[in-house]
Amino acid sequence: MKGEKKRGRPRAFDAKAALGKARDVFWDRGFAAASLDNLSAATNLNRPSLYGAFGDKEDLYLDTLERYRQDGMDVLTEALDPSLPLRDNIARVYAGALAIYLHGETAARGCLLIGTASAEAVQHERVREVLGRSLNDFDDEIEKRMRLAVERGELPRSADPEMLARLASAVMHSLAVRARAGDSRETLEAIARSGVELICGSAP
Amino acid sequence: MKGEKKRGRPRAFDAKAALGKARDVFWDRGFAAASLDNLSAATNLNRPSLYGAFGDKEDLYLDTLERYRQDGMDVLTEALDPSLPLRDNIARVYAGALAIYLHGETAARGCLLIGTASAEAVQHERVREVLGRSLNDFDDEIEKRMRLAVERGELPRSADPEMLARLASAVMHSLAVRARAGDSRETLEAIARSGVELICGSAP
DNA sequence: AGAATTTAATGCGAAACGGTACAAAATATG
DNA sequence: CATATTTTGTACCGTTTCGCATTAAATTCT
Repeated sequence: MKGEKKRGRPRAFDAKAALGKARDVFWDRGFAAASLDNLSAATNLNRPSLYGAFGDKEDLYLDTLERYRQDGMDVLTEALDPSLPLRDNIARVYAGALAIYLHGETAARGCLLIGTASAEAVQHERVREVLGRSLNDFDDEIEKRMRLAVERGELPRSADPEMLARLASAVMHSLAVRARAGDSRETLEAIARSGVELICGSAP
Repeated sequence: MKGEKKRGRPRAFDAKAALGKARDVFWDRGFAAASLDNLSAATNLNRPSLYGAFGDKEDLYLDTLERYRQDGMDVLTEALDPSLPLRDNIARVYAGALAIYLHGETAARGCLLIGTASAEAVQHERVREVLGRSLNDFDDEIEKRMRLAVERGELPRSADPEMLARLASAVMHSLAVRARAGDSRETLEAIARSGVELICGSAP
């Protein structure tokens, strides 16, 4: 599949690594304020190479969002390992989120989607679509775990898995915003703990 | 105080109304993607007039954020009218928020602060400061009402007013993000209802 | 009435922007 | 070795950007 040698001059860069660098630029500056010069400098790619490999700025941004979404889903499903108690699952979700959100040079970057895609979502329909789909996929994944919790008796039969999942997500959304607003790690961890308590209050 | 006639040529525009129009531009496009031409067209002010009245684009944006924050606090304190039950208070907070968030021409605009200031917060320290202060002020106002609820017996003595307030805010943050992501009013109202239930679960 | 002061309108200018044309370089194929 | 194909690097194009310089207009003060 991959062994077929391509005809022309081979690429002198790793597309995956370049996308990672581009993602960091978008993460810090947002889509609109990220210039092609910024992206070119961060990736060590000339603008034409960037364009040739990933299309225009919007294409590159959407690719970046999609990758980020997928990576986030991977972290989420790992955190929700059903062999662990529900409480631990939700705590791990928040811990995983904070590990991502609290990683900035000047200030914490929060969530790429919530922090930067939200700004573009009103005018750019494609961005709004990715953002909406990402939030829904997260909700759905947590909801599956909540349903399992009800089946297992970790949560009472009266619990509403869909709504509990959305509220569990809500705490994460808030962590994303607050991280970007400059809240301390301690504050965020306290909110995460309280969130676990509130959502899983009736769980053992 | 205001009757003193100023010396030169009088202004031909209402600064308050102009700020409102500028706010709408920022709300739809975010700070970086809002050009002075956009702002000039929306306010019916020439760029030099805009500049003379409000300073540069960042000054205008920060003014806009500050006004929005103040307006939001007014809505909040009104919603938290202590003569009403806690449940009604929180429900009114969310209803007030949704009335603001779900008012867009192309798509819902969500919260100006969460939707647009978050994007700039990493690089612009002043924006981050306003955003952080706004979130904190909201938390504090709700916390006051929570403390009162504990004193009155609406909440059990074991309740933690600070954390309950932050979680009540968290639901609102999530509503802001989801509105901008395109979620329907029905979905958002359902989340708000569940949020009230979860936060005020032990209240009468 | 005339000077002083403030705002309005036109338009400029330097810089940054996104995107691309074009030629040189590097590889596979015949 | 020659040709086809793809990537790289430089340089550039037209547009948009923000901010301001300058002049005309409107009002108050003397």
